[in-house]
Amino acid sequence: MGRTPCCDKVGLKKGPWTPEEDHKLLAYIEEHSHGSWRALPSKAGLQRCGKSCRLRWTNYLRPDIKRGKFSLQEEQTIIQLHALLGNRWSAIANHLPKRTDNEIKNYWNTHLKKKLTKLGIDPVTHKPKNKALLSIDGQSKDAANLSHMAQWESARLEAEARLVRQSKLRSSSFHPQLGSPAPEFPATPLNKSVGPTTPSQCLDKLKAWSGVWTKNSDVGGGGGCSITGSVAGLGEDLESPTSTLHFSATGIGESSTTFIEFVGNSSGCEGGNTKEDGEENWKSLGNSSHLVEFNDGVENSVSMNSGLHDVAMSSVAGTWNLETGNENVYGGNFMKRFTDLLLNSSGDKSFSDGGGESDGGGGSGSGSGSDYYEDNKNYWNNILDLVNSSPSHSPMF
DNA sequence: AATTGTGCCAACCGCTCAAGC
DNA sequence: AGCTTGAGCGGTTGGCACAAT
Repeated sequence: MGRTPCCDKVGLKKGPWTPEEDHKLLAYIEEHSHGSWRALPSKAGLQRCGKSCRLRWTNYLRPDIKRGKFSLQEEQTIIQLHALLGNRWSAIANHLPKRTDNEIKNYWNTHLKKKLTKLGIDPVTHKPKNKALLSIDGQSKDAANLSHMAQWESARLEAEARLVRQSKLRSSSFHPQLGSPAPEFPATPLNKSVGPTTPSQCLDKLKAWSGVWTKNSDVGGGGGCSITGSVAGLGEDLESPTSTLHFSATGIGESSTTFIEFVGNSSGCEGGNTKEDGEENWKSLGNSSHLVEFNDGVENSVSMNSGLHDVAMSSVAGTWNLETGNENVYGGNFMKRFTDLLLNSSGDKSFSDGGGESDGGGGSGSGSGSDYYEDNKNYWNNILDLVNSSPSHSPMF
C-alpha cells in the first residue's frame, strides 16, 4: 500500500499512444513475450511505464480483441452477469471472449446503465425502481442481500479459482502467459485466475445452488428448516482439501443428496409450512450465526468483507459456520429474494424487445408458487445456458 | 461559423492481492 | 512474520468527436 506510482518517474510519457509506440510494443511482445512489464519499456525502447504498456496491450493491442458494437447477445450476457457478479468487470469479461474488462465497463457505464435506468430498472440492484421505492426497508435489505450473495458467491468462486491455479502450478510447469504456445488462450492477461478449469465443477455448484434454493423456495414446508436438494451430475471433487466447493461434496456414484441444515435460534422452524410461512421461517434465521452442514468432512473456509458487513464462513469436518457482522445479512430467504430480484429485472425480453414499461417484471416475482418456481427455473436455466456457452477456462464458472 | 453541451472511450490512478525474499 | 515488488482490478478522468444552439 502507498507505493509510489510507477508512472511518477520523470521523463516517462503519458497520454495517448502513438502508432510508433504501438508498433514498438507490439513488435517487442511478439518477439519476446512481455515478461516483466516493469522491465519491458526500457527493453522495448519505450518512454512509458510498464503499467501503461500492459494496459495498452491488454486493452488495445492484443490480437484477440474484438472491437466495435456489442451484439444484443453480448448486452444480455453483460446484464445477466452484472446482476450476478456486480462490477466485477474482469470476471464478466471472461464470459465475453474478445472483449476487455475496460471495454465492458465503459459500455456498461455509457450504454447499459442508461438503458436499464430508462426502463425503470435500477442498474445497481437490477430491480425495478418503482418497486424498490415501495418498501424502502425491505427492498434495501433485498439489495444488501443481493449484493452479499453476489459477493459471497464471487468470493467462493475466486477461492476456487485460486485453488485450481495452485493445483495447476503444482502439477505442471510454468505456462508463459503470452506469445507462448497457447494460441487458443484468449484474453490472456485478464485471465489471471485462470486454471485448467473445471468449468463443470463450478457449473455444478451453480446448478446445485440453483437447484437447492429454487426447490426450497417452492417446497418450503414439510420438514422444518432443513433443505434437501437433489443435485444431479456432480463432478469429481477438487483435489484441494481447502475449498468452498464442497457445497455439494457428493460425487457421482455416491449419494446425490445434499443435506444442508441451518441451526440457529430459529423459532420458526416448525413443520407444515406453506410457501410463505417457509419464507418467514427463513427470515427468522437471520439473527444468529448458522451452521450449514455438508457431509464432506474436510476443512473449509471463506471470508469476505464488504463495505457494510463482515462475513466469515468456515467449516471443520463438514460443519460450516456462517458468521455475519450484522444481523439479517444472510437472514431469511435470501436466495429466494436474490432470484426474485434477478427475475424481476432479468426480463431481458422486456428490455430487448422494448416491451414492458417500468413495472415490467413486477408480476413474475410475486406470482403464484408454481409460476414462481417456473420463473426461477427459467432464470437459472438462462444463467446456466449462458455459463455453458462460456469459455471453458473461465475462472468464474 | 463559433460556441457550448454531450457522449464516448482510452488511459490513468489508487488500491489490493499474491509471490518472493 | 514482515517487507518489497509485480501485477491486476475497478473507479475516474481527459480529451476527442459530434450534435445542438
